[in-house]
This record gives sequence, structure tokens and C-alpha cells, in this order.
Amino acid sequence: MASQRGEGETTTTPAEPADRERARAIPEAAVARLAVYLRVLSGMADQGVTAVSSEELSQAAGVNAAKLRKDLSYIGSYGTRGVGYDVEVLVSHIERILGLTRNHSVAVVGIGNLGHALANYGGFPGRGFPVTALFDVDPDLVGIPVGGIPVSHIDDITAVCLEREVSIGVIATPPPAAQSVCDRLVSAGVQCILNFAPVVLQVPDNVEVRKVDLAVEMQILSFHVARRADEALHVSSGGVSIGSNGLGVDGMVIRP
Amino acid sequence: MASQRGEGETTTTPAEPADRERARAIPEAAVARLAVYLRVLSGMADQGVTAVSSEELSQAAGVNAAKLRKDLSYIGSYGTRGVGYDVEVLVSHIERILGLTRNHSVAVVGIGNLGHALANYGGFPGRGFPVTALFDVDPDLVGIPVGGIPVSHIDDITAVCLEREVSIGVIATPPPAAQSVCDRLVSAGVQCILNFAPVVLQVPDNVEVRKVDLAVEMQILSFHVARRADEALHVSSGGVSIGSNGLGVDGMVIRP
DNA sequence: CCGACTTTGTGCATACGTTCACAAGCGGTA
DNA sequence: TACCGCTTGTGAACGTATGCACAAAGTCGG
Repeated sequence: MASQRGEGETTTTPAEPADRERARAIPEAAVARLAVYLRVLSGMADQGVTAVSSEELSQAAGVNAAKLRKDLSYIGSYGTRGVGYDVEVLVSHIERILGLTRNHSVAVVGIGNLGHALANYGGFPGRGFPVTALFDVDPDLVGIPVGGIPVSHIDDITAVCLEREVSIGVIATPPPAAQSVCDRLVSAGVQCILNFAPVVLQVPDNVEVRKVDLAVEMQILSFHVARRADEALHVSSGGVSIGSNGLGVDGMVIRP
Repeated sequence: MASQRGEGETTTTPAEPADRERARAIPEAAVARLAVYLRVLSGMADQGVTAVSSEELSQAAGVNAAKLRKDLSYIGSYGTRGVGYDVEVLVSHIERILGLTRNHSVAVVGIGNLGHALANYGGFPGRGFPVTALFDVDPDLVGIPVGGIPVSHIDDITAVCLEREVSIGVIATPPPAAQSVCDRLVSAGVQCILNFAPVVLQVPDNVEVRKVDLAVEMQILSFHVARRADEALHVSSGGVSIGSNGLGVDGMVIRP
């Protein structure tokens, strides 16, 4: 579905790409990192730091310095050679690119344990994401305020979302309800969804879905545990293996 | 750091790579998807489905069929040409590769809103991840059971983690505490960490960290909202643009 | 004003991940 | 048994992301 992704831009781009055009060209992975840089930079700004080099910033963000510079180059050239970057300047440019200059109204659907936790974050971490609507099926919950916002019934989702101009929907329902809730959000005009339910959502391709999947994360970690155990077996049993290579950390205890 | 990743295996692999060796070669991205396939397959098994083709499974998992087959090929050849895959067989092989044949004891640190929600999941989604320890600094919380597990004081983290053989630590503390908690988990022998705090953790490279970062997710969505708004401007203002290309979905409403 | 030093921005090579396309292999049928 | 249609498994092409290494461009001291 939807054949447009990169329509020959890479090879033939004669005209000057406007500031807007850029956004499309930023790799998804880089966008995620920009958000991290932004947080680190904000922290620095709060502590009165005004300038930073790519080396410092990259260490604080846990990435390679070259990668950081390349990421920043996607949004423009705002550094000073021989000096580094002005913290304030970077912050404002990243905010602009990430669309954080305007507020994004958030709706949370499913006011269970997780929904409560999300609603109580009160606005969202980092701000700029005010929670303006809560929904649940349970009639007993409807009307009760959570984190300052009264819960609405899920049947009112379309009206409420339109009225409050919700731009991001958060799904925190049990798995069976997720797809149906998603459909309703979409028909209410919500184009961005953050999904906590362990379900693969089917959406039209003008809708952006990000998922946060606890089970998957745990299983990835489990995989690494297993891989390590196997490697350890390998080392102790036979293979020549890596041996001593001047690493600092290898006092890795394996329980029998 | 740690220069070992792929040590020339791709080009010269004379010997038969043992079942164990395989694990190392599975791309991280594929591992994440395997976890998704596993869930979809489990659901099918529960509904009595015994066989499935790559086409069906890929649709249910929301990925390309070729990608799915390649992902499955990383773990071995367990399909039947002309027929498809046996659901039970696939489930058990994926479980084996992901290390789900044994339990992974989980500790949750930080019993705030999120910590409560996590503890109350009771075991973890998908099971195989029993929560066996909870920690907090607040003395008022210590001793009180949450989701059936009494909260321990964070100062006891080393002893308790060792005793209960915790293999995965979940950090759900406020940002300032995260790094310190992480350090303590690591020195208690925990090698896998799931971090919910909006902080870049510094760990030795024998420790695997996965992060779940609400703020970053929201900002990525925000970026896409902004990108779309820009594209819409572009289309309506001047550019020749993509125009009519036989797509079904373009009744995309933009609010002014 | 110049030269030494520092740090950015980026072209290029490499590694990684995705997609295509098709041979290989299996079940069913005559 | 021989054929036919279907689906897997994978080699090879493609595209994207990462990391290196260096020219460009700035500051600072003399």
C-alpha cells in the first residue's frame, strides 16, 4: 500500500530544498535521537551551560560523535567550527523541527492501571503534550476526574476529540478493545497513535502508529540473556573464542 | 567499544554453524519481530489454528511476507514448502530462540504510579517473567505488598536481587535516581535493564539496556504531525506535487 | 596579519536491513 | 510414477544507516 516514500529525490534534486523539505529527509532513527539530544540539552541549559561540543553532547546522549554531528546536520548548520554549539540555539532549532512550538493535545483511552499512571503524569514528560481527554467504557469511571481531567465515556470519543482538537491518541486498553478503539480514534480524525496494547493495529496509511510493547521488550532482553548463556557455554566448553583483548569489563559472573 | 560483532562469518563459514551460533547472527530488528510473530501465533493456537502460511502470518503481524520468511529462516527451516508452517512448531522454536523456556525473574524499582501499574500486571504480559522483587526509597512503602509482592527498601537491592536470582531490572524511578539505581542493579549482577526513566543510562558493555521513553515517542509523533502540516501547505500553496495516483485513501482532513 | 589549534560538516566506504524474484521442494492428482 | 500448482527458503540487488577521516572554517595568541 501507498507507494510514495522516496520519489527519486535522492538522485535528482535541482532546486534548493526549502526548510520544510528537509523534514521529510530526516531518517526516522535520527528523529528519535534528536529528541534525546533535546532532553540532554535542556538539562544543560537548566544548569547554566551555554555552549557544548559534539564530543560532550554525544557522550551525554550515549552516541557516537560523528553520528551526532550528522544528525544535527539534517536540521541545518548551527554550530561554530572550532567552538561547538550554542545550547539555546540548538534547543530552539530541534524544538522547531520536532514540531514542539505548538501544543499537541493528547487523549488517553483506557483508564486502568496504566491509564491512571499516564493521566497522572499531568501533561506529559517534557511538556507540550497536555492531556485533554480521558476515555473508558466503564460507566462507574465516567465523570470521575483523574489527574484533573474527568473521564468521558468512550462512545463520546468522536465528539470530544474533535471539540478538544486531540492530535495524539494513547491506547491503554486491554488487547481485545485496542483495534476498535483505534478505529474510533481514526474516524475522529486522530492521525497519531501511541499504542500500549500488545496488538498489531491495522490503520490506514495516513495514520502514524508508535507502539510501546512491554512483552516484546522483555522478550528481547530474554533473548540476550539466552545468547549470553550460550556464548558462555561455548567459551568454557571448547572454541578458541575471543580471549584476552584488553577489555576492561569481563568479570562477568555466570551462575551455574 | 567492544569490537567484536561480525567476525568475518558472512564470507567464510566452512563449518556447520551450530544451533547456538545462530542466535548471534539474528539481527536485533528481527528479534523484535519474532516476539510479535510469537504473540500472533499464540493467539492463533488458542483459536485452534494449526497451520499458517507466511502470507497470512505476515498480514496478521503487519509486515512484509518476504521479511517474515527471512526472519523465520534465521532460526531454522521449520516450514513445509507448498503448505506453510505448523503453528505449534513455530511457537516452540521461537520460544526456544527467545530464551522463553526458562523463567526470567524481574525486579521493579520505583513504586510510583508506573511502578504500581507494572507490579499489578502480575507476572508480565505473556508470562515467563514473574515479578519477584519491588524496591523503593520511601520507608512508608517498604513492607507493603503491591500486586502480591512486598516492597523492599532499595538499600537491600543487592542482597535481594542475588537471593531471588533477578535477571531483569525495571527502572521506574524519577529521572534523578535512575543512574544510581542502575549502578546498584548492575553491581547486584543484573545484566538486563528495562528503563522507563527519561535518562540516558551509562552502563558497562556487558549489560543490555532497553529504554521505553514516553517523551521521545510523543516527540516523534509530534514530528510527524509537523511534517504533515508542512506537506499540506506545500500541496495547497504551489508545488506540482504528487497529484492523482490512484490511491484509495486521501480524504485527509486538515484543520485550518 | 599570520599561523597554530580546535571543532564542525560531509564525502566516502562499510555494514546493516529490506525487498525482490526465483529455484527447490512438497502435496495432491491422474 | 509423472506432472502441476503452491509455498518456502534464500541469493542477490537495493536502499538506508553508521562510522571514518579530512577539508573547511572558525578562534586565539603573538
